[in-house]
Formats: sequence, structure tokens, C-alpha cells
Amino acid sequence: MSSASPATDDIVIAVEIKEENVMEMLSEAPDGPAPPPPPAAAPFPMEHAGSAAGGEEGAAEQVLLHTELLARNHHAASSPSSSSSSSSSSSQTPLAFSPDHVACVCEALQQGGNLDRLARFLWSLPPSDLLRGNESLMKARALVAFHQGIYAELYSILESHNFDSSNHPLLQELWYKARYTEAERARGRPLGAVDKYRLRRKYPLPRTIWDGEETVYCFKEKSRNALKELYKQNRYPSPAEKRNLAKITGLSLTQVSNWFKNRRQRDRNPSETQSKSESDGNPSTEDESSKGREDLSPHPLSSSSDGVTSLSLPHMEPVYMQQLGNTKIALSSSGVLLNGNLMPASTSPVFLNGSSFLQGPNSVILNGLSVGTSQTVTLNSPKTVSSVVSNGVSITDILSSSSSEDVKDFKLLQASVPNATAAFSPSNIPVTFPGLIPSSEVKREGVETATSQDGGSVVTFTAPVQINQYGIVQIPNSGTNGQLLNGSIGFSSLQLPPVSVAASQGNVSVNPSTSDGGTFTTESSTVQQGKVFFSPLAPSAVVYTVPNSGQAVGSVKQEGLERSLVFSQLMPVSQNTQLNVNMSSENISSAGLQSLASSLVNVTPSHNFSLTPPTLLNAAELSSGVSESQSMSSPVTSTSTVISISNTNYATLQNCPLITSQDLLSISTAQPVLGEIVSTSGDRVSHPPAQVHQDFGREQRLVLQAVPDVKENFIPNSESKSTGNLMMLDSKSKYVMSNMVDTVCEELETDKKELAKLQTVQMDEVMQDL
DNA sequence: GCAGATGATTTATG
DNA sequence: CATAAATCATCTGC
Repeated sequence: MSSASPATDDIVIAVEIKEENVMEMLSEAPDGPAPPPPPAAAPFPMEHAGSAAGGEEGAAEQVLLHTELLARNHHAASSPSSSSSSSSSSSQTPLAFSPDHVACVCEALQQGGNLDRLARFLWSLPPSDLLRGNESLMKARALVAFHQGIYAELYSILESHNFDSSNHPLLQELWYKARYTEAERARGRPLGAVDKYRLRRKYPLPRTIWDGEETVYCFKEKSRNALKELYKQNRYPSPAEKRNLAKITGLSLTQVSNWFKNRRQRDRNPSETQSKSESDGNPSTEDESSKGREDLSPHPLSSSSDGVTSLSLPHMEPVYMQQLGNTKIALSSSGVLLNGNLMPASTSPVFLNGSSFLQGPNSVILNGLSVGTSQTVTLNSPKTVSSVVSNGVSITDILSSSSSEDVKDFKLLQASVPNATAAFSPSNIPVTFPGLIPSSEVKREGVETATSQDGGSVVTFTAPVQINQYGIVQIPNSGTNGQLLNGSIGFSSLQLPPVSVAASQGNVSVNPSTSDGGTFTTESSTVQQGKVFFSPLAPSAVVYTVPNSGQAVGSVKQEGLERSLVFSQLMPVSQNTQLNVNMSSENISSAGLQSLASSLVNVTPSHNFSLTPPTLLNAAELSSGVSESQSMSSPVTSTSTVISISNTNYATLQNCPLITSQDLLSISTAQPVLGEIVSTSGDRVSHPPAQVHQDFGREQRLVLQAVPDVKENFIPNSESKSTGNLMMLDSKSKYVMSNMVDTVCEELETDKKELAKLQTVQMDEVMQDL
């Protein structure tokens, strides 16, 4: 399997080309000279290493020649002059080519459809352990067995070798066709669809040629779940949403559309009487229906402004928002969607979706659908060790009962049941909710009571953070606070692998999580305080961190310009804060990272870069720098204040350093953000800001705010760009960067100096204010 | 682009 | 194996 490489493909092509020549040669000069006999001592004299430019072609040619001759020898049952010392009948027939070459020939012949020749070729091959595990060879053998009707052998081959997933479709087809053919022969008549279905049930695919993914009506189970989830959100998805869904599920746009149409039809049609709950839905109130139906029974919050909650996120765009205080929280998800949206476990990130709030040192609120812009949800008071709100349902009881400081395992579970998605389990005792899939977990380590530290950090979204269908995280406006702030964070449609985020006491670690939903294993735990680590494959992960130290006011600013992120930290130099960023070039180029941090940035093995404030590094710079493997590092020079640049396309998340122990900076938005996120009757969940402040008075606050102007500008821009040029990811390609990216980067480059200057000025101003 | 009707296939049950 | 139910695809009309 690993042998399959681009180089191999080239060889295959060469073989295919040469095959014709060989045929001609054979037909014209059947008695042509045989290939030089391979030395017995060197079974594989033609290793790639030794072959020069023309060597490969020559090798392939020789392989075929040799093969043909061997085959002839076989059929002739005689060994003509046979310059080759090898007797065809001898089991010791040495190989004149490497397994790779054999594989190439097999592939070439398979693709050429010449199964007879392939059969002869295989027949000519000596029994060799070296070739036994060769996938191409095994596949060829399976093909030949099928072609020749030797089904028993076919089944044996398929069952005895673990084939690469790329070969599964073909081999599965062989498996079933063989079964069908056998049955038809036995029955003497063609099989019907039902007959075939029964055969499929009777002879399930062996795991050697099947990934184990359950399928129902041709649709993968996870795809169906994704469809259902979106359907609950919106029965009439927009084209963009459909595209996203198609991308997520791997289905075609037509299939997605058909599914929704059929689903609506089913729901509409009362005659069916089948799925009772579903159809009764009120078409008009689709929003509500989305939550209410099916599984969502227990979510009071759902009654809010749903229509707006379009949270179709492009599938691999993980967004982690996390606050660190005195707690260490790690989010690791695969297939976890906060907010009731289900994502395939294998690829899905954690989403804070819709109008989600995340606040409080120890609390996590997921899916605050009904939270209004100005509403603040606070489940966490200093006394509450940890609380989790999922879909507006607080499960604090469960958690708090088990209490205290020892909350070590915090699991985020996702289930077909849209309800609870998060659970804290104290003392390493996992708490799970029915229907939850324990494929992902969030671990929380070293949690201490909020009171223990001199002020935990608080992340406050004064308005719902919305991730729209374009993958844009929108942080609603929080009004006029002196501090400024931010607009929306935009993430272009990037397909990014899931990441894990762990944070503690000023430490943030972003680690890639296994795509299959592995649990988060914490490097973060080993992370030293004051350090921020981003490891590769954390594409559009956003981590808001606030250094825990009570004295120092830290701020993290993130600005998203198209696919740019700006991390700015205002951390006291004394902390020796380090920011380690490990990102793949893809990630960086696609999600440019800008750092204004006054901290040390360490370079990573693959791509290292560091930024010194107020240097502004735009996406173009980063990508180029990374690609060149340049590394820079600069020591922290001073505490700096970061000011969000109110560039139209910038979105910033900024920590409000101004907040002192008793100050409450949470600013509620006076105006509905985006006109979409409107506070509804979600009051149940919301707490007056004042109260929140009381709870967290001493704590540092991270206020994410949106500047109306910025937002207004941002949305249209991001929308048009993302849909038009940015990351149009089709179902096939994982990373497709449009030219727009380059263009944007270039623009950024040109404006870099200007922006930097502006920023510097603003920083000075802020410093004065402070 | 959607609704409705309908066909074909898949799945479940006896 | 027959049958019903569930699901997906296709066609038509609006």
C-alpha cells in the first residue's frame, strides 16, 4: 500500500506505454532475445535505485518481455533454450523484477482490461513471500479469479488480505458480483433487486475490503445524521448550505436536494402516519420545529431566534473558543458539534454554534440558541466549579453534585440525540448521557475552584457568536465600550482537521486531534504556563486565552481578515510568555496568522515564524515565510496593548485589559448584530450582566465585541468572497485555494505597513488611556 | 427551486 | 419467498 506513490504511477504509465511496444515486439519477433537472466544471487537486480532515466522503462519492458516468455514457457510446457536459468516449473524461479515492478505491471494490465494477459503474468510469477503481501498483486489475483470464475479463490483472497480503502469499491463489487453470479447460475434465472439484497445480507462484505461504515440506502449513516441535523435547523437549506452539506456528507448536491425534498414530502404527508413526531411540524415555524422535533425534546432554549441560526459550518472548520482561567480545559473533538449540530465524528470539529456563549472560568455553554445579543449567560459563579450548558439546558446539577476541584474529565459527547452534548465528569469518572457517543472527549485537568486563583479569566460573548454557513464566526456587536472592539471573525471555508485545545493557567495548547475522534491527550498538560502552543493541523482554530495571572492583564486579539487571524497578546513580559505556533503551510497560507503578541514566538520544526509587535504579519508573509521554512524569533520587548484595527474586513477579539477587579466590562449590544441575531425570549438562560459581573468581578474579562461597521462590511465581503473565490471546496478536493487567496494576500502585503502604522498609533492611544 | 406523483431499490418482517 | 415499509431518484407542472 505504501508502495503506491506518484513515482509508481509514472512507472505504470511507462509500463502502459511500453506494453504496446512489447506487444509489437512480441508479435514481430517472437523469437527475440530473452532478457538477460537474472543472477540467482540477486533476485531483484532491478531495484529502482539503480535505474537511471531510461532504466525504468527498460525495466518495465523487460518485465513484460520476461513475463511473456515465462508465460509461454508455461504453456509450452517446455523450456526452449531458455537463456534464463530459471525453469518455469521450478519453484525457485528467481524474480527478474522487484515487487514494485510486479505491482506496476499488474496495475497496468488491470487498467488495460487485459485480464488474460494478467492471468498469464500472474501465472508466471514465482511463489514468493516478497510478493505475497503485494496489494496490487493480490488485487490482480482477485480480478483474475473473478474473471475466470474461480469464486472460491476470489473470496479467499478478499478475506485474507487487508486491502487499502482505495481498492474497496472495486473489490466490493467483485465480491457482490461473484455472489450474484453464483446465485444466478444456481438458480438459472436473473436475480431481482430483492434477491441481490438478500445475497448482500447473506454474504456481508469482509472487513478486509470494507471500512465498516454503516450505510443505509446507500447513504452513510453519518451522512444521514448530518442531513437530519441540518433539517432540524432548516428545512429549506440555502444552496450554500446544501453545498456544504454535500461536501460534508460526500453526497452530490442533487442527492442532498432530493433528500430534503423527500424528507419534506414525508413530513408533509400525514397519510404516512409513520414517524409521528416529524411531520406535525409547523412548516411556518421551521425554526422552532427544528429544535422541537425528534430528539430535541428537552431544550427550552430552542424557542429563540432560530431562523437565524444557520450554522451550517463547512465541515472541517473547527472553531474552538475557549477561555482559560485557572482551569485547564481541553477540547478535543471529532464529531462534536456544540449547538445541536451533528457532525461526522471522523471529521468534525467542535463547534460553538449559532448563538453560543462561552463564559466563565469553568463553565461552558453550548448552543445558546435563544440567547439574545445582549443577553449574557452565566452559569458559572466562582462557587460553581464547573457547569455546562448544552442547548440551553444546564447540567450543572449533575456536575456540581460531583463537585469540586477534581473535575478532571470533561467529556463532550455527541450523539444522534441532539440534546446534551457535554458532560463533566469529576474525579475521572465519566459522566455520559444516553445516546452520547463517547468518541470525543474534552478533558479538564487540574481544575480548581474559581476562588482559588486570584481571578480567573472570563471569556464573555456579549452577543451570540454565530457561525454562519460560510464558516464565518460572527461575534456580535457589544456596543460601545471603550475598549473597542471587534467585529467578526471570519473563517473562510477551509477544510480543516479537528483540533484539540487545551488551556490552563495561561497555557494554551492546540493540538490536532485524530480524525477518528481520538481523545485528547494532553500535551497541554505538559505545557508550561505562559506558553501557547499551536500545533499543526489546527487550521481555523481560534483560541482565546487570557493569561491567568491575576496581575497581568492579558489580552488576546484575533483578527480575521479573510483567512487571516491575528493573535495579539498583551501579556506581561515577566511571564516569559511564549507562543509556539506550529502550523502546516496549508494552514498558514489559508488561515494566515497575524500576531501582535508581545511575546516570544517559537518556531516549529516544519514552519516557524515569530512576530514582533507591532509588526503585522499578513497572510502573505506568513505563507511565504513558512514555505521557505524561515524562522524568526523575537524576545518580548514590552507589554503592549493591542488595539483592534478597525479595518473593514478585520475582526478582532480583544481582551479588555481595563477591567479591574471590580470593573465589569461586559458590554451588551444595544443593537442586534447582523440583524439576524436578535434576542428573543431566551431570557431563561440569560442573566443580567450585572449579575455576571458580580460573579466575575475580580476576574479578567475577555470581551468579544463586534464593531457594527466592521461587521456590516465584513459580512458582505466575506460572503461574496468566500462563496465566490475563496475556498470553494468541492466534495473531492480537500484543499482548494483559489487565486483570490493570493490576491488577498498581496493586498495585505501592500497594506501591511500602513496597517502596522495605524496599529502602532492606536496602541499608543490605548496605552495612554490605560 | 419546489411540490406532487411515481418508479426503483433497499430494508424489515413474517 | 412474499409482502410491506422505507428510502432515494426521476419526471412533471408550477
